[in-house]
Amino acid sequence: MEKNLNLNERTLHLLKTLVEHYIQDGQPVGSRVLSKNSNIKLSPATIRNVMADLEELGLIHSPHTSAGRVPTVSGYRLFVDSLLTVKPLESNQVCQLQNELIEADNATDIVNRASKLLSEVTKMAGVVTLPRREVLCLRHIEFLPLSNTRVLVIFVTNEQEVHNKIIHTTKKFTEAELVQAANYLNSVYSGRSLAEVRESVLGELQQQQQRVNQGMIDAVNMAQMAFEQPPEDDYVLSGETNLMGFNELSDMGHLKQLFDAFSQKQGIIHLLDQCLIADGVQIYIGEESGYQAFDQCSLVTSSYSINDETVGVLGVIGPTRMAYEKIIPFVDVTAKLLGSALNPK
Amino acid sequence: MEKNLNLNERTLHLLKTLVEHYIQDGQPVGSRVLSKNSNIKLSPATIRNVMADLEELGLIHSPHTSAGRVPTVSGYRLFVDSLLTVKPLESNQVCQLQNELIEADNATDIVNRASKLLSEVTKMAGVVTLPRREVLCLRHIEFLPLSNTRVLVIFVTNEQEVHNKIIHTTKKFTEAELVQAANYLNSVYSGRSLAEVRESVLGELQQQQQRVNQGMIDAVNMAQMAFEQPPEDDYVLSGETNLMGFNELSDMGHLKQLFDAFSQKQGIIHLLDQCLIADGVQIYIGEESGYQAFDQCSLVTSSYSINDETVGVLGVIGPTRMAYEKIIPFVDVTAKLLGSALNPK
DNA sequence: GGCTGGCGCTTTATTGGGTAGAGTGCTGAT
DNA sequence: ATCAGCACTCTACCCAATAAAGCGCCAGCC
Repeated sequence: MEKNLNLNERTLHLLKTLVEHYIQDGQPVGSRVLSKNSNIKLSPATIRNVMADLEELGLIHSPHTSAGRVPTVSGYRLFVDSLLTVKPLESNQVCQLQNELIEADNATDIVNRASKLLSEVTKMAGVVTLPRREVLCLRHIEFLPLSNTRVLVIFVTNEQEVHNKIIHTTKKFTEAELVQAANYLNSVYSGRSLAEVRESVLGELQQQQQRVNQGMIDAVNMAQMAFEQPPEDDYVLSGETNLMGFNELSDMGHLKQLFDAFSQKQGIIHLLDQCLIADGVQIYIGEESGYQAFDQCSLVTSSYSINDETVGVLGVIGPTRMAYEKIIPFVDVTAKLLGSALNPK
Repeated sequence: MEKNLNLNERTLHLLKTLVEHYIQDGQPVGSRVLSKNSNIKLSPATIRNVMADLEELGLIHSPHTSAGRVPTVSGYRLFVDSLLTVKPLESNQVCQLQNELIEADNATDIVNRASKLLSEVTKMAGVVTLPRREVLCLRHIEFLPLSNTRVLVIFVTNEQEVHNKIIHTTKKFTEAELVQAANYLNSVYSGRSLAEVRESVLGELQQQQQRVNQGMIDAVNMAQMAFEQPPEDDYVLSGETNLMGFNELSDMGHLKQLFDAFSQKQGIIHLLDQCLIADGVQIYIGEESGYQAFDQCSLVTSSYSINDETVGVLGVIGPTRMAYEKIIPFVDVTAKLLGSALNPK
């Protein structure tokens, strides 16, 4: 942003066309090509001077003496921040996307489709984190006895998300006792948040002179065990294999690192979490992500929201040399469409 | 098997050491090396004659005139079928595996661990299909109303496997009606197979002069919708990225095909399904699998059983040049351990 | 008849030199 | 400031030469 002011119009224009050219055909861009293609009438020699300046500023870089120039990370950054001319999607394309998403009825199905869309449209990798509500509301809970002291807990949150977990109780419960416990919880806690159950201390109730029997205490205890750890974060990745087609990612070592990161998950989750806070489209270019595995990649992300509550992040992963001007609006729109598709009818 | 008889002891011994050598260091094996390393005292010249015979039979093959020999698929096949000296696992290793599997309590968790074990021990890719019972017994069913005519069905099969599905009903049910429907189903069908519910025709009951009211009909209809399609097959894959380390799989095109196959899933499922019928360890070497993506790979699999009912397949995927003598017993043991770990206590 | 040593042949991998092409940096003129 | 021109540098490609590996074949030996 500050550097921007130090550079005159012409220099920026040249940087822009250079980056555009490089993105198009992946070859280092020389002064001759630039002289012919930038609208400005300048001889290659003059352009070489300008390029030398740009190199000094660390915006472009020469692989070797007799090669053209290639944008550096800072070059790309300046490009996407201030020079980019975004190409908005056509409206019929938007409709197409929307239809694709709306056809699914199940939340995970919608997310899967979104991820697949991201990868198929961009020919790169698509990623979507599962929507995660701040407050999970209990809709319904159920206990089923297994062998000995093991109990299968099934609970539904936010209208239609089904979770299940096996807990180990201290004593053996009969089926009837478990039904009663579930009834109690459903009557008292249905519609309230899991956090409330987790934090509810039965002692309080007693202080309030309410009748509390052992059954209720057991019920709440079991629920607390079931709700103990919030469902872990996860994401859906599609089209990873598309990344194997790019020759900037053809180094097997790097590629292995990248795919390892994909299956480890936590690293990616952490990276995506950073995008949760920010509004709108976020971009990580190359090393900017801070993860070595992504050194050769860029990540274009956007958070998505259900009813103005930001619940997840989605994005596209590809080589640094990608068509930002198309990817950015596409990610933006997809995030919005996903949000509304997930909105319970 | 038949060819086996045409070849004398010595020739087979040479083939065996050749394959062993090639598996060890991946270089074409020449007559000199073989002369020094096979226990038989023979000059390189003689060995060259034998090798020529083996080549004529299509068991080995020379990449070019002045290179050593490499086993062909048939060569590998003969090797694993009749020549292999299997190295059984040490008992403490078995215990270690067992402990690792037993620590999990949840079925999917066990399967995940098994897959991870397969990949970590072998440094290749591990795969396990989810256990699939022939007969799914209904343990418990529950309906929750969603908006309009949408109903969330939750049902538990085989003691502790939770499924859920959203169905669309023809009319709108109240919560009470749904509870009643569930009660009816739980009382009548609990412990019986899903197939029985699917096939049950209420008309029959009527013929038997039993009292059938609309509620029961609705209940059975809804259950039928929920059980309509059996849960789709799936598998858990681990350590795919290990495959990127082998230089026989270093061709990006091939690798992409392979990973594409991994994410398409159906191809792999189909291949693994073939192993379900067979007992014991099954091996597909290179093209034998019939899937182009696996041309450069071998697949060592075994089905696994719960209480003598074969419910799934597990295996290891790696380059054709793999240490079969270790992998085969390992897959065998893991399959047995997985079966017993999944056996409900 | 089976085994072996030896010889010539073929093929690959590696090396070094030579050349063409691309693109730069610099300089001096306008 | 801009530009034309020139010398320089670096890569990519091709070619030839060499060394090494390993085979096939043959003639002789037990």
